[in-house]
Amino acid sequence: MLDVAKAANVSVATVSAVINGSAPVSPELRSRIEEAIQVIGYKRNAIARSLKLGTTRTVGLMVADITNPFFTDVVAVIQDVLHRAGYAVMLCCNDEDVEMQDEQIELLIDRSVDGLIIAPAGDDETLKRIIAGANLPTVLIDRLLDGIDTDAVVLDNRRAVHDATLYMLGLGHRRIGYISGSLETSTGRERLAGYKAALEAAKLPHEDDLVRIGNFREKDAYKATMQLLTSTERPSAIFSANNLMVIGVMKAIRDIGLKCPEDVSVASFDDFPWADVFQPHLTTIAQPVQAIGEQAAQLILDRLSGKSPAAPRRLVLQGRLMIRESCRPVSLTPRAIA
Amino acid sequence: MLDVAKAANVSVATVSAVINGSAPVSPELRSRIEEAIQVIGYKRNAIARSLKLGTTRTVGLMVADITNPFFTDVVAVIQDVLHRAGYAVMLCCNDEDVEMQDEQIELLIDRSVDGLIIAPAGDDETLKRIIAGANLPTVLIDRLLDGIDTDAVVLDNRRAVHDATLYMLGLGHRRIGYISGSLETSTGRERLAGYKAALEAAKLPHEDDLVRIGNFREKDAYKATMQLLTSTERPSAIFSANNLMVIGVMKAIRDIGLKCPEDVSVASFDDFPWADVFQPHLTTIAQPVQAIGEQAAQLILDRLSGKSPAAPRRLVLQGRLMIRESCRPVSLTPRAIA
DNA sequence: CAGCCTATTCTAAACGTTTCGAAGGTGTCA
DNA sequence: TGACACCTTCGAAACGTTTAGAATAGGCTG
Repeated sequence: MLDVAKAANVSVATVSAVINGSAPVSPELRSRIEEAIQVIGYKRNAIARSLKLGTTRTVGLMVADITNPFFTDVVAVIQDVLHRAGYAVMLCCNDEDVEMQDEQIELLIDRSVDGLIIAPAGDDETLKRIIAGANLPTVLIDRLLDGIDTDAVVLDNRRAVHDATLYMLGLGHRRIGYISGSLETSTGRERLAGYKAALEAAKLPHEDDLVRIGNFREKDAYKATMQLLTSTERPSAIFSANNLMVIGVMKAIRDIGLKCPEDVSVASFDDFPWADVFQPHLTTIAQPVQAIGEQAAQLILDRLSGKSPAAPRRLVLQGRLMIRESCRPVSLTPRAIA
Repeated sequence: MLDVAKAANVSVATVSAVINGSAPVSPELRSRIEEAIQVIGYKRNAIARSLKLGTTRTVGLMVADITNPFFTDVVAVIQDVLHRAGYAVMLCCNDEDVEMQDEQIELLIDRSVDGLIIAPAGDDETLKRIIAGANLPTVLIDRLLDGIDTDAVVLDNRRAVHDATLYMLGLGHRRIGYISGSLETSTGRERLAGYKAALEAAKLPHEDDLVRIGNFREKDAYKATMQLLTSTERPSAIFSANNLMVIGVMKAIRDIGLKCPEDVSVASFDDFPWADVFQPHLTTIAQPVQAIGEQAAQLILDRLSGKSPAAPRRLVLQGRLMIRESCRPVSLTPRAIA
């Protein structure tokens, strides 16, 4: 910038004024400066600018698992919206690991991001302290954090699972296995609550051994399903609390020599683009990923531009039950013990 | 930092020395300073540091489509390795859009990233000019750029598709449809070349109307497959040049009332975690995503630490043909015209 | 023509670090 | 005791911007 100023024979203040349009500059100087910028090929240094302005036009985005297509879709739209608004996105993922999560958040804050969008891996005290301490515009997506009162966009998890469970119950299933996500997360807890509520509404006793923790990961879900299927009273249906886990569920069913839906009905949280072309066509709960991403981005943008009301805004979206072919009436499930 | 210096009654230079361990400091002052840091809760400002040092410890990562599980997997490991090395990752994706790609790269460079890892959407002149002009450590992944001579890690695409085609040929297929990716990308071109080479080796005439462009996207692949399947001489097998497109291929097969593999054999580039549990079990070419990510990250890390040789390093990995059940001998394909 | 107002331009401080070279203190040796 | 070296600490400049306020020039008014 100093070079430009010299070349155009003006002060840096004037150069800054034409670049930012922050002050009136005579046409003559303006064109001289613009030419000098062209000739020199000058690019304003964003770091220096950030230092002075105290803003980086960058938002930190942390999700638990970028390998999960649900998060991927959401990240893609957030990234898109934010870019259009001139913001860069700094991405972190932590493999559902709480320790790494703390590090990553620190790293983002250290880089002076202007805001944070987070899908937390777990309800960690350290994390909450860090977030509170950072005092940055923050929006939580997918998962809430007890005691952290910020903007957020989440799904009505309880209701979605409640409805799905009701659907399976309606098919006559009485022993429905439930592969749960980590109960450290609000989604893990809410989804399980939906399942239990539906059982209760149907006046079925809650049986602890029908619920197994799969931690939202394929491997753990595989093991959990194995246990479920080799137990004395095998369930006639299984619900998986997310997309990654349902792969593990299906693998376990296959490895144990059973078939879905003939022997076991299966339904899952999160939809797949290929769900109605590969068999069995999975019955799922589809999340409005586009809307989640857009609204999260908008929430942080509003907050950053000071347009938001002081009170945190909490958006709750509804899932959609996609009934396909992986669940059958229990009467058509010959080997079922239900 | 000034506050810390005052509190400990020393100069900022000394504070900086203990924080960075860049100069010897007496035990007494050191402990006094460390205490002051604790008390004040001081965090060094990375922006100011970057300004002085001319380095941000951030690398820009741009992939064509973060919704594509292949890229997702690679991004996840790159992110992981880089984080361990103390680098942050700034992520961009451009939906295979060349214009947006230019913008995004500019945005990354504008943020003063220390290096760039790119899977370019297309062989765009502007992009190449920008990259060359930025004069940053750069590593290309998955796709090369004509005339840009940097570190890179890619797959031996030609050979992988060549082998897969040979496999289908071995099953007796003579009319193999090919849904190609964008020929603006090196992968698009190389994969197609592998297909053609295999046909040639089998002394089969090359027929232009067996090759359709699907641009690596599901929708385009769907249309392309529709054309292929409604043509007068329907192919008995179809190869899809990536994972997203094979969904489109399968949807078209379904919508036209055919079955895979009974009526049409299908194989595809890129593997899926669910490929051997949902039907038909797809025959695919698996890429070593872990290795690609690790090596790309290592390449940029070496370059950033000046450990690399001056000459660019080009790593070529091999794909693996995962033979499953979506391809059958042509003799078992009753309705085939082949 | 002095005085004043406006429009434009400039000077200089500030953002929070790092680091070079200087300064001060202590110890050793002739 | 003076010269010298070494070790620790410090002052101040520099990185590249933005911006408040001062300065300058020109035009207008009384």
